[in-house]
Amino acid sequence: MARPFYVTTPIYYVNDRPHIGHAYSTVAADVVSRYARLRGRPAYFLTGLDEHGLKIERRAKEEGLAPQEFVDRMAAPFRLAWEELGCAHDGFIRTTSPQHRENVQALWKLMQDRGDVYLDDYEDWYCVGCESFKTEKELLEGNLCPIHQKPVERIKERSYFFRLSNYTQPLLDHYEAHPDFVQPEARLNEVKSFVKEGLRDLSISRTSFRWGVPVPDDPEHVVYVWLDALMNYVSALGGPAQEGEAPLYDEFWQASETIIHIVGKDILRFHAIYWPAFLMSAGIRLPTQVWAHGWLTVNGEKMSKSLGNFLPPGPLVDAFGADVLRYYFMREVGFGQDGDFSHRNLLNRYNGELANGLGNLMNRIVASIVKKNLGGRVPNVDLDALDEIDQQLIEKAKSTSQRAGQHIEALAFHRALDSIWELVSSANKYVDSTEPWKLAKQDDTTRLEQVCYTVLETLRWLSIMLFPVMPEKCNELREQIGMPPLLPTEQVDLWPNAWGGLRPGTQTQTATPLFPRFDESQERSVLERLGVEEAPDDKKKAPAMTDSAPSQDDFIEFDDFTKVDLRVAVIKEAEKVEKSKKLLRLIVDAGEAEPRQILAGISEHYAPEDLIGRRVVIVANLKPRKLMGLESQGMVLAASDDNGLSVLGVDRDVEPGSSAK
RNA sequence: GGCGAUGUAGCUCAGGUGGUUAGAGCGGGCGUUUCAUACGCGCUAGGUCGGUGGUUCGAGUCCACCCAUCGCCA
Repeated sequence: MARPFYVTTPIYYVNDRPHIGHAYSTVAADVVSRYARLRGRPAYFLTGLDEHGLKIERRAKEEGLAPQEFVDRMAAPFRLAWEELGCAHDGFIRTTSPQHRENVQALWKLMQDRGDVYLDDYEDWYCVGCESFKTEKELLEGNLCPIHQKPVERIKERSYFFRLSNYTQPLLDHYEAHPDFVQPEARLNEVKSFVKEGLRDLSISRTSFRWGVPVPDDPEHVVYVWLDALMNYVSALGGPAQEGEAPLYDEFWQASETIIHIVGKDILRFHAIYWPAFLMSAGIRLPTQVWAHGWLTVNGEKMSKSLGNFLPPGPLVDAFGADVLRYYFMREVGFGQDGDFSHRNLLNRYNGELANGLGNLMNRIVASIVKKNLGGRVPNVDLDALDEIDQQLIEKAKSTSQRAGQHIEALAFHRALDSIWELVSSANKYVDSTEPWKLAKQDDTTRLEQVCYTVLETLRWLSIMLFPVMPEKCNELREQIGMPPLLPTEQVDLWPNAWGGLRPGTQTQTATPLFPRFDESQERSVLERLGVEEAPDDKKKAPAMTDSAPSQDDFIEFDDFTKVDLRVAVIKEAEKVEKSKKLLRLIVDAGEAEPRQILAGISEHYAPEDLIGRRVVIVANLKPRKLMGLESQGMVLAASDDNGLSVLGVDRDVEPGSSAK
């Protein structure tokens, strides 16, 4: 009973550089595949790159490179990113590989043999960014693509079509028979309602560019990028082009028990509708599940090039370590929901859960109690003679193991970690109530050994349950409790279920703490290094830089406006805040008994001495807030555009403290 | 506009088939321990469960309408 397990990430478009959105998908796939391996299942984890398309062809030209040269260059950062993140993929598919191209053509022929491919004329608006046609009513005013906000092009071409319309009912039947085919459930509803509207035949070839897979027997045409891209999941294993000589294809596709495509919600349609339709037509089995996860914002803002908050994973790995970042990804947001990547939350979870929770649990028992009182050896205890409180912790471990496993199988990583941390917490409580340090003083060695053993064994269980998420840290933990690194083996289920796997007598190791705490100054310096300024207030939304004309929905009531106490103030002192790029510390006279201290993020645009004596407009009733350790009692208004930032003032010397309305 | 979802403590969220004082984590407050990474543990949030009206002996949990937010609509 081998139960092969196959998981894929999307193939990322090489036009981008890797960012945390990519990293999030890839880590999730790595975690489930590591889990499957721990359970003794043969597993295959595929990621890769989408390297074809008009956009690539054009970018390469702009860079003065041949397309292949361009994609080769762009591929390297992805490989590096996954290595840095500990994502142990088995396959890395590139759509420019011969094996892939052969399989795309094989798929084409299979669909053609089925009679699902025909030639016809096609004319419509085309967005290069999307690589897809747009209907008239989708477009924004001025014929702009609704996604890219760029002009679309009118393209008329002869094109091959796929009889997608024939698959409306078969797809609906499939969703009905496999209600788990699309996850989360809400997404399945979207897919179903889309299909129920009736499917139109799909244009599956282009003649407008060359950079792609040629259509068999008609090289004027290039295969539609999505047909090309989707086939990666099969071609990477050998696919029908190598039928009979592709053991991976036999095992992980044709005979696989589980095939999960992890995708972003934006590409769900292609995976949940087109892809299964193509496969049905070609007579190839379907994947078992398409899992659409949500999007990550960055510190509350949508990640985009124009906002300059495009977050690559590399610097985060350098700052926190791969396992910590992986943990954060899996812990912070429910898989399937949108979430936020916030440096602040990462630090809070790190200190609160990893350092204080798990790290400290290990440290207090291994580096202190066991080391000082048991000579650093795993004690040998009679497991049948334990106290009730020990049994309770053991029961907790067992229920945790079961629940965490179920949650990971459902890709509910956050719930798995949530229940695992309940066990961490129970173990800390257990140490508190058994008070092993007192047992040591009382020379109650038998009881002391029982308590230590129970905690050490709990740590051993944790080292397995957390392994899929934090493989490196778990092996470090195992080393400290005298266990060898975890080596998943096919047909051997390593998931913890039997108590007592420690090796009595083994020497424990006390290295550095697993997760050393960040104190306040370390937090500041990490954030500084990563270029993160803590927000001056709780409002996450920064004003948009452009196109910020208020729309109908953005009106506020007059009363809302009057809540803001705007006043004129004179700047008396100004100096740079040490260690901050952006902040200036201002002392202003706002017509009050005491001058105010205000921190303003304008250092990159104003020299301190130029500001002294200027009248500015401040928000006087903003809740005071600490920035870089200094309290800011208000906010200076400034306007910004592409050329920088300009502080708002008044055009005569109005009395300080005058209110602005 | 059509279809679907969501709206629960300061924040992030749990709350099958309706039933005693509505929960967790984080943050805040108070206390306590000293084995530990100034860490752990205990206590503490008086929240009109978006609003209104209904069904019911009884609704966060069912129904209707309304409001807000979000997703999908080739």
